[in-house]
Amino acid sequence: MLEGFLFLYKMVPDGGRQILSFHVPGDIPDLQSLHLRVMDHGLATAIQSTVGFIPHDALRTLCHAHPPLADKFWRDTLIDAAIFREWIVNVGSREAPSRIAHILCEVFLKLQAVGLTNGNSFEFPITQGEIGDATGLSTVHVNRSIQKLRADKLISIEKGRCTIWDWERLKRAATFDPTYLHLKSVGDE
Amino acid sequence: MLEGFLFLYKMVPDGGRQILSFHVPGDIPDLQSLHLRVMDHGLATAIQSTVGFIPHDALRTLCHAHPPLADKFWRDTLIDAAIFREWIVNVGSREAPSRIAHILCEVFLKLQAVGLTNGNSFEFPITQGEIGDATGLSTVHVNRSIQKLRADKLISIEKGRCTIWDWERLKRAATFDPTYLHLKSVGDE
DNA sequence: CGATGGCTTGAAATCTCTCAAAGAAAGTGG
DNA sequence: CCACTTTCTTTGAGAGATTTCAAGCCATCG
Repeated sequence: MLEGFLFLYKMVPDGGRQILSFHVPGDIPDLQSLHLRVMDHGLATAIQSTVGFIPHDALRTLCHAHPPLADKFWRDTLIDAAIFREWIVNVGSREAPSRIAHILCEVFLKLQAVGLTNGNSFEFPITQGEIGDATGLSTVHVNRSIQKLRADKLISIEKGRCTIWDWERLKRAATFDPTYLHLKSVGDE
Repeated sequence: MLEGFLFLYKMVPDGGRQILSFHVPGDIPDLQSLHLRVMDHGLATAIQSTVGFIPHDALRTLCHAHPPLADKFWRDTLIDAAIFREWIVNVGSREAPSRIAHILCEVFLKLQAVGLTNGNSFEFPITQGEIGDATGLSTVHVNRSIQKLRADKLISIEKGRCTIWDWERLKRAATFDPTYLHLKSVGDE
C-alpha cells in the first residue's frame, strides 16, 4: 500500500459490517492471505488510495530464495496478528470512549512511524459510522462518545483530520500500551 | 501443544482479562511470537496439559534450511490470525448467546479435525467465567445466555463436557461460517 | 438549488452489568 | 469416608450502558 487509507472488514449475515483493521501507507495487508486458499475477509478503501500488487506466486518464490527476507514479511504478518489481538481486547473489554480513543492512538502511532503525522494531528478520513463498525458501537453512540472525548479536551476531529490535544491523558483514557505494535523494529530481525 | 486445553489472554489495566483464543492438541500457539522480540500476551492452561518446547533459534534455522516447511508454519500463524479476526467479529458484532454458540462451533471443529470429539460431544473444561473473558460478557450474563442455548435444545454443558444437540441450528444461531478456520488443508501448501 | 451523506439530538426500549446471596460441585486434609 | 474450603453455577433485582427509532442540521456535490 502506497497512499491513502484502507481497512479490512467482514460482513455479518445480520447485515452488519465489522472493520478488522486500518491500514496506512507502508502496510502490506494482503500478506495475510499469502498462504491461504480463500480470503475470508474484504479489503476496502476509505478514501482514494494507491496500492501496488505483487502476485502471490512471485512473492513465495522470492521468499524461498531469500529466507531472511521471508522472515521480514512473516514478521509483518505476525505484527498484524498482534494488532488483531489488541482489537479483540478493544471491542471485548473497553467501554465506548476508550475503544475510540484506542483506535486513535493506534492510527496516530502507525502514521507517525511512516512520517505522515503533522505534529499532533493527522489525516483521519473515517466516518463515525465506520468508527462504529470498527468498535462494535452504533453510530449514535460513537457520536456521543466522541463528544465526550472532545469535552475532555483530549482530541478533536473535523474535516477528516484528527488532532490530539493531550497524548498522555488520551493514552490513559484508552489504556493504550504501544507494545503490541512492535514499532521499535528498526534493525530487528 | 500435545494434550489438554490452552488459551491466550491479555490483562486489561482495569483488572479484567480478555481471552484471545483457545488451543487444542496439534496447535502451536507460540509461533505467534517467533519473529517478535516481546510477547504481548500470556498463554495459560485451562486444565493440566502437555506441551513441547522448540527453541525459536532452532526453528528459525530449520525454516531457513527448508523454505517449504517454513511456509507450512507461516500458514499456521496466518490461520491463527484469521481466527483472531473472526473473534473481533464475535465480540464486536454478535449478541451474547451467539458469541457463546460461535465459540462452541469453533472448538468443536478444531477438536474434530484432530479426532478429539466423541460423536456430537467434546471435552470443554472452560468455566463460565472464562467464557465471559473470551466473549467480553459478565459471568452472570454468560450463565443466562447458556441457559437460553440449553432451553433452545442446541447444546448442553456439564462436567467439563459439551454436547451439541442440533449442529445446524447452533451454526445458524452463531452465524458460524467455518471458512475462516481453513480446515480443508490436507495437501494444501 | 435540490439531493446526498454525514453529524447531531432526544427519548424510549433493550441489553448487559453489578451487587448480593444461595445452591451445587469439586478438591483437601484428617 | 467425612468435614471443610474453595470454586463454580444459578437466581433476583436495580443500575448503567448502549441501541433503536425518528428527526433535524449541516456541508458537499452535481
